[in-house]
Amino acid sequence: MILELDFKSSLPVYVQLRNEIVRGIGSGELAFGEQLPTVRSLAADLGVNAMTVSKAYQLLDSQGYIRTDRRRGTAVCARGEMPDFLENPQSRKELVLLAREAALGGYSREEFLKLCSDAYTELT
Amino acid sequence: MILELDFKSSLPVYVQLRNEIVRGIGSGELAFGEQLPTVRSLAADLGVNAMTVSKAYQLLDSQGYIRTDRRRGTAVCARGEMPDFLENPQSRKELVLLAREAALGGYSREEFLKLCSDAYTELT
Amino acid sequence: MILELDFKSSLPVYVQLRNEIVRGIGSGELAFGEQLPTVRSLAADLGVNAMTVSKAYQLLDSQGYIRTDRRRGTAVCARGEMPDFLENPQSRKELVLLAREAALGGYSREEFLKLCSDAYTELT
Amino acid sequence: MILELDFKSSLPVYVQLRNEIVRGIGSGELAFGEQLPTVRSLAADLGVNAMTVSKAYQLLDSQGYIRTDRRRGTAVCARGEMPDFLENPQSRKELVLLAREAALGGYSREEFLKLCSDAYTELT
DNA sequence: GTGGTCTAGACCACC
DNA sequence: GTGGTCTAGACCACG
Repeated sequence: MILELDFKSSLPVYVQLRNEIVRGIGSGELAFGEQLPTVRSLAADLGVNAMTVSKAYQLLDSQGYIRTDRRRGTAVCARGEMPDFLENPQSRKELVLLAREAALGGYSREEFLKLCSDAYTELT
Repeated sequence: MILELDFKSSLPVYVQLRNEIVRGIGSGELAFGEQLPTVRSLAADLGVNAMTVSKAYQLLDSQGYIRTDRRRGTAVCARGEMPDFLENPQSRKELVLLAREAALGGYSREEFLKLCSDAYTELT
Repeated sequence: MILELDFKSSLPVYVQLRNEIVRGIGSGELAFGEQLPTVRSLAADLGVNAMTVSKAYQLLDSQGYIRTDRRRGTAVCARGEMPDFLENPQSRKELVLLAREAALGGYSREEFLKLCSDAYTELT
Repeated sequence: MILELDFKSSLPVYVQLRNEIVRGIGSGELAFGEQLPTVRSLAADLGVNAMTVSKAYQLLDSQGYIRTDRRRGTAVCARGEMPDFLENPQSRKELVLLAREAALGGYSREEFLKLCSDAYTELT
């Protein structure tokens, strides 16, 4: 799968990498249970520091998206093991903030829900 | 209005402050056109440095949420002058990512849209 | 003549006022030798502090565009008494900087001179 | 390259620094894609605070002249990525004002265009 | 080692 | 009195 990183973004690279991998899992580009490349090989492919990839993996691991095994390396968790979206209040706060910005921008509830529905479907 | 800041968060304080103020405008706690406290008084209230508040104000100004008038100080913009939520692709990407996380967490489209609708109404 | 001021601009109001008056003289809306309104009346018209108008008048006076007489009030100088554009190095530096920005923006010398020529003619 | 700063000027130091760097890029003293010194080293060289240099860099970044890459630090953008000079109406207004001042100073259109041409070539 | 953030305190331009 | 600017110094996130 293709991972897009923007090195001039204010968002840390390891967070972008984490996001890209979650997107990949959600879109099916990364299958449940699929083996992920090693830290070093992915770092070499992306042209980033190995520590950056390592931090992204650790973040995904701590959130329950992937699992690291000493012997078998790193792999995407099974479908039933994915973390609950509302487990961390962070996500909810982000959603509320986005809804606020949309409402202030003149979007009605229906228009906003249309955007949300599109986002749910989107296979980008 | 009550502004909640988390000094242990990795999110910069001035960004949190910006978010809180946008939320306040959206929820009606801050009225359109309402005068905002001066940089120094708000800084004193929150127990942060004046420059931190100043950065938040400048950010909000650059995004079109508030306006600082040489004569009258800083005030919330009028309802019709609020920025368009989708003008920066950042928001859309965040929404897509949240939708992905929800889907992976087992939420159906309907359940996710329910959450979005609640967020729009602000049932936090 | 109509003086346009932008109170949310970063440019100080008294500088904007000075610029507007110079523009007025250049465009003929203010005739050479014409009497200017008093500080107080202009301040009232524009809705600004009298001190702001006073500073603008002082600036114009120091630069040689207008002349203040105790008895006759303030008036535009005669045509032959206007200050030399290159007398202060500030103007030249600004022009060079604008030329640089234009060149970097991809404008050829001819295109830039076209803009300069238009600016010279412009009766806005 | 030599950066000239006037600490007695009313123009903020970080704006002067921004202007000097744009001039440097325009004159070729700073090559397209060239690496810029770090915030701290430049601050030390100039005898100013690091935050002042940081603000200048951020300003240049927001205007599209330079780009700060998480991995490689700060560098001048490529030739084709320079911002369009006329995208902000500010520049045009400045040019019109300069033209007015020149006209009032007795410069004919031809004389003014000669000055503009010299400025384009940088015969400072 | 790099830039980003924050503080405390000071000065100044502007209104 | 207001915001904008600047300083010196500290800490932290990032790579």
